[in-house]
Amino acid sequence: MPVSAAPKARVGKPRFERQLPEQRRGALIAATIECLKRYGHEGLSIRTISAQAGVSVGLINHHFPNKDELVAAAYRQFNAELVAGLQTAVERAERTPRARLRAFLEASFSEPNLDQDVLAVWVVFWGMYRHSRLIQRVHSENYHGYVQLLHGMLADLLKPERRHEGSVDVRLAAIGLTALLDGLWLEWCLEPATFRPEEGVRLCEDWIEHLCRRTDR
Amino acid sequence: MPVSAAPKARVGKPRFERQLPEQRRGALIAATIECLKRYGHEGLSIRTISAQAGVSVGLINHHFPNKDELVAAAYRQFNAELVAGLQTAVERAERTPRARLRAFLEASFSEPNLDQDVLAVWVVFWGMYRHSRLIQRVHSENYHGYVQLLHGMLADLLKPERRHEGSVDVRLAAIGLTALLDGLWLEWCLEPATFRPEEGVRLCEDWIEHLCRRTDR
DNA sequence: CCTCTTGTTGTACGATCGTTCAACAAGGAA
DNA sequence: TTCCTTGTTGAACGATCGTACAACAAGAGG
Repeated sequence: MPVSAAPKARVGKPRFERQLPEQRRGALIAATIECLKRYGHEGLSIRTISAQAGVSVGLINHHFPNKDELVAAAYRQFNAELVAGLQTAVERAERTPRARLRAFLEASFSEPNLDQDVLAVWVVFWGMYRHSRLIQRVHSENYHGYVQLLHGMLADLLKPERRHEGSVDVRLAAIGLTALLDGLWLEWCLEPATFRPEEGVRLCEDWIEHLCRRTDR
Repeated sequence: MPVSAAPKARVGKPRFERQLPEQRRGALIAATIECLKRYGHEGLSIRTISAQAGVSVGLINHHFPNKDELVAAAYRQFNAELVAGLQTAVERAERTPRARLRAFLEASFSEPNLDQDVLAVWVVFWGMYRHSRLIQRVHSENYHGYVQLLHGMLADLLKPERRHEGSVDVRLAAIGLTALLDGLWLEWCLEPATFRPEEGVRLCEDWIEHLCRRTDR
């Protein structure tokens, strides 16, 4: 004989808690990212996400007009977290260009970025790029910010009075370093046995050293 | 009044053509790749693929035990075509290590590899990597072959008598070059406006030149 | 010509997908 | 306390998914 849980009991736990739209949206975005990490592309279903968030299926469409908007919001959030992590690592370092760049590299080659699950999330977003205008727009915002961050640090490092004098093109250098970094990161995530994270950092630093030698000459 | 096309006409076009299992399998694999290029992850449905191949839905499961096996076969085929294209480019070049490496780079940064659709295909395969043993096995075969090809060319280029003497680690150099190459290729496919293919080739050649200088010293 | 093998078809099934919507209820306002 | 706003629920819909399977027929062998 049940003591509590009467059908219309006024007392006891409420069956759910109302939340401010902003908070709930954030929780749904976090749940989306978590599902992507755990299940990859197959985790991107309304039912999986709502279960992860501990919420009913219908709620998502109350806070987001459709699934694509939720995914785009998750993409934006995911990238923002990455950039924020890198930037705090840079700001914690000594304020010399080389130390800042080194901190950036080391942060790139350590948790939480260097993670197979994290790659799986990126890959899902990249896969949507071609067929979703929303994802394209978010990617564009994300990517330019990232390259400019790196570009700025490189420009500080290379001798300012020579950086436009032909022998080194900072734009191209930034593109190359981004590519080397991303490529190593991708390789490691796909096959962690091939090299150690420190070796990745060293490869990037060699590249940078190579750039400096060119400007000195 | 129809002249032909009687319900049970023995004459006229047959409603379908039987093919040898090997040929049909090849056609289905080709259709799978084509669908991936056109529609990305959403193109990976039995109905889309069978329509692309001009064949009924049921036929796929007559030639492949399930969808995963078809996709894995497509992955294997797709990679084999890539590697074959690169290798013929290398073999067409002069037989000096530097010319061969240059041909390899130029082939990497031109059609048909430098294509947004091609990236979309890779990305779909990568996305399956974590959750499909089959894809993991195929990837492992693919990747090691690719790195070894590059490793071999690098080892030929760097002075043989010094390549084990500390200052340059060929293994790490091959990993770095692979990463730079893949990263540039990835960047270009995601955002073709940021740099020109020739610039990508130049960045890779600078990296190689840098390696040679290190051995000479 | 008929027979037999088997590549091929297309319907059917159960599961799951994204989205809709009427009903419910939490919790502040009056 | 009662009212009202609105965050929340969960069933339901139509579409599409991968797979199974009985029936069909192409085409070689006799």
